[in-house]
Amino acid sequence: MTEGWERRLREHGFRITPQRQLVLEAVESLRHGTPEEILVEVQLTASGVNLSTIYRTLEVLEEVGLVTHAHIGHGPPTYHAVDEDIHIHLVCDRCGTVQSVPATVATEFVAQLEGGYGFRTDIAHVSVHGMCASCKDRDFESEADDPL
Amino acid sequence: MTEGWERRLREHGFRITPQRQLVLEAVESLRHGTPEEILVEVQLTASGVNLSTIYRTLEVLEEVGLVTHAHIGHGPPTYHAVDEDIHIHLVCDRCGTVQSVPATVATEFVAQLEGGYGFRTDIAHVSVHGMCASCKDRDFESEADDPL
DNA sequence: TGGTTGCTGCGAATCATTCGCAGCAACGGG
DNA sequence: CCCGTTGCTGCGAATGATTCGCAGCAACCA
Ligand SMILES: [Mn+2]
Ligand SMILES: [Mn+2]
Ligand SMILES: [Zn+2]
Ligand SMILES: [Zn+2]
Repeated sequence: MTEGWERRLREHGFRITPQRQLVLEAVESLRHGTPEEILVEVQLTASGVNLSTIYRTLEVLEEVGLVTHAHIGHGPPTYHAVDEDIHIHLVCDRCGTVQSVPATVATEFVAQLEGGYGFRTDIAHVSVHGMCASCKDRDFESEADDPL
Repeated sequence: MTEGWERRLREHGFRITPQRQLVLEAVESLRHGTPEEILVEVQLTASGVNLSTIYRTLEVLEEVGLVTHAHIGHGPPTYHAVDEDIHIHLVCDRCGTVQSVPATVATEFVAQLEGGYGFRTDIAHVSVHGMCASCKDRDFESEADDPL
């Protein structure tokens, strides 16, 4: 459990509740979790918790800096604890696989956007889309096979 | 109107319809358009066209390579004609402004992902999120002002 | 310990997108 | 040019994710 989570909430004027503790624990134990997945995890301990509470709680936890979210593919966002290693998701639009790579691969890119446009990039917020290595290979094969 | 759009559709086994022509024209004249916005534009000419047709048509036009889409912020995707200059959207998560920058700023980053992971990045598919220059400045000010 | 007021559960509303289906129309063959 | 096949379309309903409104409960402070 993240050290000082109660203080963090209180400092921002929020109350400490069992629901908030459970949601934070769930985000930390699942390492990537959508609101629905977090609900299921929370309900293992407290079956009465409602999905709308999950949404509201994640919003609060994000506001006080205890969790962040990232967008992988189209579906719902996935939540992470802030203490995790920051990583970028590479999403293959062909086969749907998701690969995590260290955020440091983008250091130069981030610096360029900061230098050129004064833009402070949150590189992990959205995924990078494209085609993975194996789909690329499969593409070459079929091109070679195709007459014309 | 994109040259050869009819051939493009026929080559993939699709029929030529007024709706498809109108949607393509709408995407080209609006330069960024959500399905709803495209509907409105199309209905200026043909008021009977239905939203579900817009969705189905965009899917087809994308499949044959006449349009692409990008995700800006959370809402619905925005469609572009393929002949447009490729640009990246920088979205400020603080104030919501969207700035377009040439995709070439990412050349090195894209090369790094290709070299290191064999991943072929479609850099314009999703936006880069973060904080714009003016929001950054405003942040510094308030920090300076704040007693504590 | 009690009052204030923030939080929660619940059900309904909203928003974007997708589906099912019956009728229409594009287009290739005759 | 005309017909039959079958892809496309409009329409209304279904779906999935997220948000709202509200009444009752509970965290917290005095
Ligand atoms: Mn987001
Ligand atoms: Mn997309
Ligand atoms: Zn792939
Ligand atoms: Zn901004």
